[in-house]
Amino acid sequence: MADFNSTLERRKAESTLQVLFKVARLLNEQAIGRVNRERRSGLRLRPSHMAVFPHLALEGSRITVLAEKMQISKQAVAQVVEDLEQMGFVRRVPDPSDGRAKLVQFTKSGRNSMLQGLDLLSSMEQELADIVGTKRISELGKTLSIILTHIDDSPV
Amino acid sequence: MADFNSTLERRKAESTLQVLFKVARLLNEQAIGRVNRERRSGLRLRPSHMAVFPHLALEGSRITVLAEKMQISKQAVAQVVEDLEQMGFVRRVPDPSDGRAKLVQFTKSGRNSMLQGLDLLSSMEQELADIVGTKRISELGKTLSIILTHIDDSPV
DNA sequence: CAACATAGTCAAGCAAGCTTTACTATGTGC
DNA sequence: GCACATAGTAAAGCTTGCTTGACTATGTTG
Repeated sequence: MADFNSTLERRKAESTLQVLFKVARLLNEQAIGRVNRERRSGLRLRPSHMAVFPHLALEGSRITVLAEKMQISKQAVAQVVEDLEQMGFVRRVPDPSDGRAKLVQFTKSGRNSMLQGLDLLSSMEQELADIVGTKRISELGKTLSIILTHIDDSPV
Repeated sequence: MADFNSTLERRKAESTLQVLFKVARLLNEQAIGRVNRERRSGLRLRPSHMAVFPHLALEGSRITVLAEKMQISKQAVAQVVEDLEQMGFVRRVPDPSDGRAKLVQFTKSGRNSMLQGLDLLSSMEQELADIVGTKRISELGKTLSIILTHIDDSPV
């Protein structure tokens, strides 16, 4: 029994992946917490809202296109876009090239908030660099980027 | 506008944290997917189930204690423990030191599954090492561990 | 122009992972 | 022994983040 326990504890401590999961979760919670502390309007900005941003093209994107990119139904996208519109991040304008379609695009303040969000990530990153050193953070980023390019399509 | 876009794209690519979040999410999904492919019984093993394991003491733990450690209500813990019992991972035995209490403890097969799960993480880690090199993985682990010790209590 | 396809919306429903309220049974302090 | 605290259970309800089905309006094609 003690054997089992020591094996278990040792191996858990060893697992890079477990640490990776935990660190990512903690940092993610902190980032979301900070963002919502700064905005005190009606709706909170949730992970599902943030998931839209990376897919929003500059000129605006159709709901349908966002849905394809995000691999979820267009109805699900419509719901979060509705929230984002209420929060003032985006607006929906008619697509000139198709009377059925609308383009979801950043508002000016949405762009600014987006940049502020990136600023937040930058400053969190800087704080981490203060802890572990710039070199380690830059190596961390490199390693993760390499991993990402390999697992993005193919199974690990 | 092009200014905004290039700034945005450049900075997103730069953000170590964004890459960290994405890599962790993808790897986590793959791990859960693999685990559930291996077990074809009634209940699927979900993240909420896995969250219990790190807190399960060898001799067994009370629901109340698990709830404190996991920072959720004891009723929530009772629900996932109920599932884990049905899946055969744990059993509930009376606590000899308190007639009200029960101890949640691993079954033999639960311990084995746990070790298999750790094996899975090990092999995923090995596959990553094959991609980016053993050195990079070990440095990744070190960096993340340092970060973890600093953010576990204090805000980043 | 008829038939079909597509963009978006509306509404209902569902699984996951919780919380809250209420209760029973056992233990503890005065 | 009585009042109170604590371990666990039961049931309902909530939020998040989806899906599914049904519908309208517009576009496309033979």
